[in-house]
Amino acid sequence: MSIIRKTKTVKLVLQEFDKINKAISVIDLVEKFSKKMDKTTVYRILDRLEDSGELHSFVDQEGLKRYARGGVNSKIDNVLKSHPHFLCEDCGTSSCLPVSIQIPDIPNYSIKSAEHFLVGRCENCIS
Amino acid sequence: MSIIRKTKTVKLVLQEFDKINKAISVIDLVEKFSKKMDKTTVYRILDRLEDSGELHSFVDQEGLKRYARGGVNSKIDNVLKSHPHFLCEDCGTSSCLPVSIQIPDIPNYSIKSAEHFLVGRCENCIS
DNA sequence: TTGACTATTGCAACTTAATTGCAATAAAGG
DNA sequence: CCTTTATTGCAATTAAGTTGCAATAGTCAA
Repeated sequence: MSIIRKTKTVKLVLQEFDKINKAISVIDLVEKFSKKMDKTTVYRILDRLEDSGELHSFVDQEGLKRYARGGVNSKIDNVLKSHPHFLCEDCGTSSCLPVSIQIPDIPNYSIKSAEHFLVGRCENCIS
Repeated sequence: MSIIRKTKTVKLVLQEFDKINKAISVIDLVEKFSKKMDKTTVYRILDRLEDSGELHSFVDQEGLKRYARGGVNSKIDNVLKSHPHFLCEDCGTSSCLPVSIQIPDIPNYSIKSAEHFLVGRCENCIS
C-alpha cells in the first residue's frame, strides 16, 4: 500500500510542497490542480505521501484536512515532542511551529498522541 | 440572536449534557434525538447554546464537531488557560481534561486561541 | 529496449456532515 | 388571552471526502 511511484501528478504535488513551505488544505490543493488532475487523485496522492512519511496531516479548527511536509513526529516520538500547527487569522496561511508543547501528567490517563492547533497572527501580519 | 427559549427540545438537549458529562459529537446527538426532533433543530440548538455560553465546541481529529458543557474559556481567558480535549481510543468517549497547557513564547507570533486534542486511554480503559 | 505486472489515474456515482429557505408552530410577556 | 417573534420541521442543497472499475502508465527484470 505504501509503494510510491514517481508519477507526473505525484511530482506536481511534491513540487507544490517544496514551493510553499506551509500546511495546505486539501481543498486548496484540489482547486490548484483542478486543471492538472482529478480531485480523487489529489486525495489519494496525499494519502500515500502521508503513509510513506513524506507528509503529515491534521484537521484544522474548521474540520478541514491539511497537509504539511515532514513525518508525523507526534505519532512516532514521545507525545511531548509534538509540534503545534498554526493558522494566521489575517493572511490565512497555516504552518508547523518549531516548538514543542509540554503535556502535563494526567493521573489515570494514558496519552498516546496530541494535536495542537493555534490561531493568531504570523510574523508577516503582526505589524 | 442569542435569545434562548426554553423549548422542549432545548430542555432535552440540556438534559443530555447533564446526564453525560462528556463531549458529544453532533452526529451522536442527531442520532440520539432522531425520534424527538429534526437534525436541523439539533444543529441550531447547539449553535445557540454555544452562543449563550452554556456549551463550547471543538473539532475532533476526524473533523467532527463536538460539544461539551461550559464556556469557551480558551477564547475569553488567556490562551494559557485553555483546557485540552481528550478522546479515548478504547471506549470512544470524549471529555474535557481539567488541566491547563502551557504554550511557549513564539517569537514574532501572536497567539489568540489554542485547541489541544489528545488521544489515549481514559481512566476506565487504562486497566 | 521490450514486455509484463500492477500501481495509479480519471470518471461518475455515492456517502456523510452541515447549511439554507420558508411556512407552520409555540414560547414569553403584557 | 393575545401578540410578537424565536423556534421548529421539512425538503432541498452544499461541500468534503470516498468508492468501484476500466483504462493508463511507472518500474523492473530479461
